[in-house]
This record gives sequence, structure tokens and C-alpha cells, in this order.
Amino acid sequence: MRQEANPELGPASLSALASIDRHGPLTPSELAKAEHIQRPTATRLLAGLSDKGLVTRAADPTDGRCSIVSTTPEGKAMLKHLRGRKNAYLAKRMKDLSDDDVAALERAAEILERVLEEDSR
Amino acid sequence: MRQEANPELGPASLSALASIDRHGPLTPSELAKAEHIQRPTATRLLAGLSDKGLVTRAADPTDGRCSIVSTTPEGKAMLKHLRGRKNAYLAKRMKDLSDDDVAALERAAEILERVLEEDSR
DNA sequence: GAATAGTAATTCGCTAGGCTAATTAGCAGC
DNA sequence: GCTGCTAATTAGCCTAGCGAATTACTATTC
Repeated sequence: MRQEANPELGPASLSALASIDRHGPLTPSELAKAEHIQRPTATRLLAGLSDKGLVTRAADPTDGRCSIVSTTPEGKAMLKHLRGRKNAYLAKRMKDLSDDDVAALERAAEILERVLEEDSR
Repeated sequence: MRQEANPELGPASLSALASIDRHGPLTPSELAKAEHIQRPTATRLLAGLSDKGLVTRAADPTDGRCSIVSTTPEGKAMLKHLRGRKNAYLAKRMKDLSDDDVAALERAAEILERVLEEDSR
């Protein structure tokens, strides 16, 4: 699926953008935790996304050290567009699979999500 | 699982080494095809593996352009060692899962293997 | 209230691993 | 024996990960 990614945005940046959009406005540290990357890496990804106008930073009123990052309308539009492409790709790949196989993959996805969630605690 | 990889060998190099071992002696081009990477990338990975003494190159007697790459005993030993670590890791992650869940994951793995195999044709 | 310790973010330099384009060497067909 | 094809490599660029060090701010402690 990674090979289906947008040429202008690497998979890590994309995943970061999706995290910011999904988990609401968050600080760089929170993003690093959510994406299981180090803070410097989060900083660099955010710089790239910010350059492209996909996210904005706001000052945290209670802690001058943090900034708070959110997706811009452009960022949301980008995600929407890419989700469309991803779904088209998946549909193409899945169309030869039986309903039964699709169900098995869905169940596996749930199990893995649970395992990975436990991993980060 | 990637985070469990050997510190001295990145995931791509590891996967290449495993491919060479599994699919028998092969040329750089064949490795590139098997790993779904470009030939220059294969060249670089092979250079690293060769530096570490994990693979050897032999001349192809019928075609002077190709070299033929195989794993050395050191390479095989490395793979054996890492497979042990991988199994230990999986065992640790899986021990909280029901037999049913494990079976579901195994089935999903088979389905995905099939889909990915079709992808490369 | 000032020194100290801790935390958030960033910058710097390194590494791995992917790509394309260009080059070199060997093979095959006419 | 040219011409074109293919294998491999080299060079240069990019993303994306890391740790170490720096800076700015907060919190604590005396």
C-alpha cells in the first residue's frame, strides 16, 4: 500500500497528518508518542507538513514550551483525496477475494490493532 | 517487528539475506525482482552484506555480466540466530492471544501472501 | 526570590534504504 | 563487426529514522 502513496508526501508524513487530524489538535510530543517516533523526527515531519500548508501551529496558552498543531482545511482535503485513492486501491486488490477472506482479514486487523495498542503501553 | 531487528543489520538487508538463502544462489537482478526493489538498491544491499561476510559472489560461467550470490555459513548462522529472536518475540506477543485469534492471524497471513504474490505478476 | 532540576522543542549530524539517470561491460543479431 | 539489449554499478538525491546537544520554559526546593 505504501507504494500507492502520494508522490508529494511520504508515508510517515502522511501517517502523521492522519494522526493529527484524527486525534485532534496535539503537541509535537504527543504526536511522537502516537506515531511511535522520537520527538526530533516529529519536529521534522511537522516542519514539512507546515511548509506545505497542511498543518498549523498555535501557542499553548498554559505552557510556553509547547505548540499545538492542527490540520488546515488543505490538510483535510488532502486526507480526503488520499483516502479515496486508498479505497480504490483496496477495492481493486480485494475484488478477487471471497467475502469469507475479507472477513478473515477484517478480524485479523482488529486483533493486530489490539496487540499493537498493548505494545505501546 | 522491525523494531526487533538486529542493530547491525537493517530490515531491508535482512530481508535480502533471507531471500538469497531461501531462493538459492541468484543474481543481483533476480534479488531485485524478488525483493521488489530496483537493481541499484540491490547492489548497495549486497555490498553491505558482502562487507560483513554474509554473502559471497561468484562469476556466472555462461554470462560475464552477471555475478551469482549465495549466503555464506556466517550468513546462515546469522539468519538462524535472528529467526530464534523473532520467534521469541512473537511468542511473547502472542502468549496473551487465544488459540482462536492465532488461527485467525495465520489465515490472514496466508491470504495476504496470496494477494501479494498476485501483485508481483 | 534565586538556584536547580526537569521537560518541550529544536537543530545537527549520522545511518539506512528507496529512487532515477548515467556509465561500463558483456551478449546477441543482423 | 556495428548496433542494440541487458546486467551491474556509480553518483546524486530524497525520506525518514536515530541520538546528542542546545535552548527555552516550568516546577521545585531551599
